[in-house]
Amino acid sequence: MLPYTPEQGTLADIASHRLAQSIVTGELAQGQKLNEAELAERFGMGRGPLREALRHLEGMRLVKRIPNAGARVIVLDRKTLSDLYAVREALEGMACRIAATTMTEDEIEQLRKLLDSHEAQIYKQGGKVYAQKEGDLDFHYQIVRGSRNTMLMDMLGSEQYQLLRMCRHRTSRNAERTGPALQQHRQIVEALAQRDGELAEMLMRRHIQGAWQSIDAMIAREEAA
Amino acid sequence: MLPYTPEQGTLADIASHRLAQSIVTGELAQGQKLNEAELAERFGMGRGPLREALRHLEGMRLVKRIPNAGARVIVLDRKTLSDLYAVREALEGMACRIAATTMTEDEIEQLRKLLDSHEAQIYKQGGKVYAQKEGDLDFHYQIVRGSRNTMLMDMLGSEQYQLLRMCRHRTSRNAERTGPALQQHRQIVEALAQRDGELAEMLMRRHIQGAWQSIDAMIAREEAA
DNA sequence: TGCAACAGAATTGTCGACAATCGGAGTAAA
DNA sequence: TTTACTCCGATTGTCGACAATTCTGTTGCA
Repeated sequence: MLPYTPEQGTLADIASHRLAQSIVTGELAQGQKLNEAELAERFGMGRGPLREALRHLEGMRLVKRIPNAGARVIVLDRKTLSDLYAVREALEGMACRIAATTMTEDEIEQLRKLLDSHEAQIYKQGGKVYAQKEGDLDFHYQIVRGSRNTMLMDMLGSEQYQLLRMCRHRTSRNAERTGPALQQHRQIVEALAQRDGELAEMLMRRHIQGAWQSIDAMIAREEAA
Repeated sequence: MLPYTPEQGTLADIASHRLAQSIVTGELAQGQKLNEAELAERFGMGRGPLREALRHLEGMRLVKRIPNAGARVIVLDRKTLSDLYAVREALEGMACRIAATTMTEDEIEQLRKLLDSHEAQIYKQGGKVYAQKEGDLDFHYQIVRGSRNTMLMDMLGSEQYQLLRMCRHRTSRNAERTGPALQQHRQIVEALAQRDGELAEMLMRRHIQGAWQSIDAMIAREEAA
């Protein structure tokens, strides 16, 4: 599905992948201290590879390292998420604009089919939306890939994708937005089909703004309680 | 000036900084193989910290690592640069839009002064534009900082900034664009002063598009020869 | 009681040595 | 001459131990 397979490479890569997974799913709590020796033993490796993994995760912004004081899982507070969504709006908007001229007809047709399957899924199992949520990431990533911009693909695929999943995992209960989201996806695909990059960018940016407002409201509700 | 001070932290940080410097200035040629043992000895440290530094640089996209085959300096070909400028256009455009509402009057006034000093420098020493080029980065970074978006600041400040400098170093001879660039900077500042985020974003995006066209044309000329 | 200095423990940073893997020179067979 | 194989040197990957730093709990003093 998405770029990260179980990783068969070096131990550092394996550790990096497993840690990312643990952080995204919340198995490692936000702000939690990451003890090198303990993690190394849990993963059955020395501290060397683990330290390299931590450096990598630092680059992915999943952990924050302070010299001589260790690494901690980042804290996804309101401000950080707000910043993240602004960046996503800019990058995915650009990806959409480019994709409108670089995607093939086939790829656009595949997007339509992807949305069809999402729709079927929503009608079938009203409540269980997690699959759609992961599918939503698929939709977005397909467009990014369509832009043929390697840097965008790296940024949105490998780095921010993890932060996004982390956020999703935390807010996976509120499913109310799946309806409008699907409709917005449809509009975006049509703009792509018409090769209207400017419109496609605008629609994508609004779509992401909407997602942020929905999440922001939810955080506000949580903070009130 | 910009976030990178000579680094007094761990050896890995020092190595990372020195390597980044060497890569950006071209002292280490593009595509060159980076030998761990050799570099470690040159920097007077063990291979451990150096490996961590390489992981970090990999995250910065300054080197490309292949498991069991070492790390090489990235190659800034036309496609990579094109991708980079698209990303910059999106991110700096967004930064500009946000900054229009978040920058203080003082900060905007300081931008004006910065441009005044650039102008003076251009008139004084017609040819030597390098200082202005670094100053140009200052201008852009001041706006990004004005957006108060930490993620944008990190991305544009620490990561892409290096790639940009690398590109600048390669194309530092063509000075023709400093005139129009200054004027565009002025327009952007006025849009910021009027708190017109939409206009500011558009102007910044055009400004970066213009820079890319200029550089692209230059590369084409080089490739012809 | 509050604060500051001070061990001691725990954790991070660093190094050197060993194991695993890759690239290339050389050789032999088709 | 070309192709494939083999072995060897070089390079990367990994580990365990040691040094340096930070954190913590305690003690002593005001």
